[in-house]
Amino acid sequence: MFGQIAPGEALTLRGIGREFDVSMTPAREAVQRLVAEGALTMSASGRLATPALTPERIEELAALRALIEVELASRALPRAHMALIDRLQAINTTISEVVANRDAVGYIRANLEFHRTLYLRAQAPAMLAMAETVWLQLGPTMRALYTRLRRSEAPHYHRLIIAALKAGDEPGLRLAVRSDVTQGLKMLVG
Amino acid sequence: MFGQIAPGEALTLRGIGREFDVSMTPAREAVQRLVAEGALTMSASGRLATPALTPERIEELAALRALIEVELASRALPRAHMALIDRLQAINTTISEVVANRDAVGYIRANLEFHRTLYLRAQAPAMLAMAETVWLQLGPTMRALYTRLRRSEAPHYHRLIIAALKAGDEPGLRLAVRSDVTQGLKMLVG
DNA sequence: CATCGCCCCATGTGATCACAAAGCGCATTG
DNA sequence: CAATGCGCTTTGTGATCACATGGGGCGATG
Repeated sequence: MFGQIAPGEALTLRGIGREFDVSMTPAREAVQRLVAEGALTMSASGRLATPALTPERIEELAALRALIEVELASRALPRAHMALIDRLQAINTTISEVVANRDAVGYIRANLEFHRTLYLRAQAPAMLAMAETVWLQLGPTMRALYTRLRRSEAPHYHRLIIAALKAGDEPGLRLAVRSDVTQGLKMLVG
Repeated sequence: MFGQIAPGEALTLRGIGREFDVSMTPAREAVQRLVAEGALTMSASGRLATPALTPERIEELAALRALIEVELASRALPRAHMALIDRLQAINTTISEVVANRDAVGYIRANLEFHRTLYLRAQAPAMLAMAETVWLQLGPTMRALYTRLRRSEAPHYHRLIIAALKAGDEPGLRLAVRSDVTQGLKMLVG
């Protein structure tokens, strides 16, 4: 999910087993889960690899993120109070620091934490799980994305999200979330 | 997905293995997949059961269906041609027959085939996979639903969907799909 | 008769083994 | 020197086994 594995990278059950010091059986089960969620691909012969997404699929996943996350944000809005907003601002500060350090994995992790923190307030576990499944599928690709945008951009849309939360502005929140989610992925498709 | 298993029904790995004449290993892997997709629950001790959904979760899943399937229908609309509409009408005929026979599983299966047939035209495999994941989670619950509505109702909203497809009426299509998806599940929540 | 507690059985987990297939490298040949 | 074919090695699959744990049924007790 955090882009620690490059797109197209191959994995082996025995290798995973060695890495985590277990036998093939638990490695197989974990891998089966990830394949079911689309986070890993399995060739007809059973070879395992991280998926290299086509532009069409990236567009689809971005559209799914927009659909689901806008809804989650909208449901979180009435429940958002000051403690939540403070927490989101703290995460934003972390993001800025991480960006300064050129830490791609840290960036992705902190960015997703921002979103997850907001969406947890929606009290919609099934929707959140769906969103996280999409994040998982995009993980390896995100890495490629955030190494491409080299400028140390502060989380602009995150500030818009916080402002909309403070103002109780639902249309503004929906727009800000949609923009934040779509923004980065657009440049990978184009 | 088709409601052949009642909500809350328990399953065992050895039982599944016997049923399909394989050992525990493939049964475990299949079950792991289904647990990952939310189609089965696993207690802390590892006991397997079909989930008994709370009203809140049903509402969530219905909202997800509405979000995703409206988008899929909308994407399918420009690609819909007469052969597709004919096929949808044929499925509708099947549904009417199945309803007359009080065949709940057949009803669910045919109903989902109607939706899948339409959504396949959207050329959006990731979205379709998401929708099917939701169907899977709702499967056992759907059965409870369609045994509850006892009247031999013809697929009303399906006809609206077909009409909107013929007319190229996108807002009408979105509304018809949302209504069809929400209609039944509403009565389970209330 | 109801309730509580205990024990046995059934259940999931992880390891290991045998096997088939696929991929890769190397040697051979044109 | 390049292309091709063969064989070894590595990979995933499925079965089986030993084990720990938890649940349900049965009996004892109030």
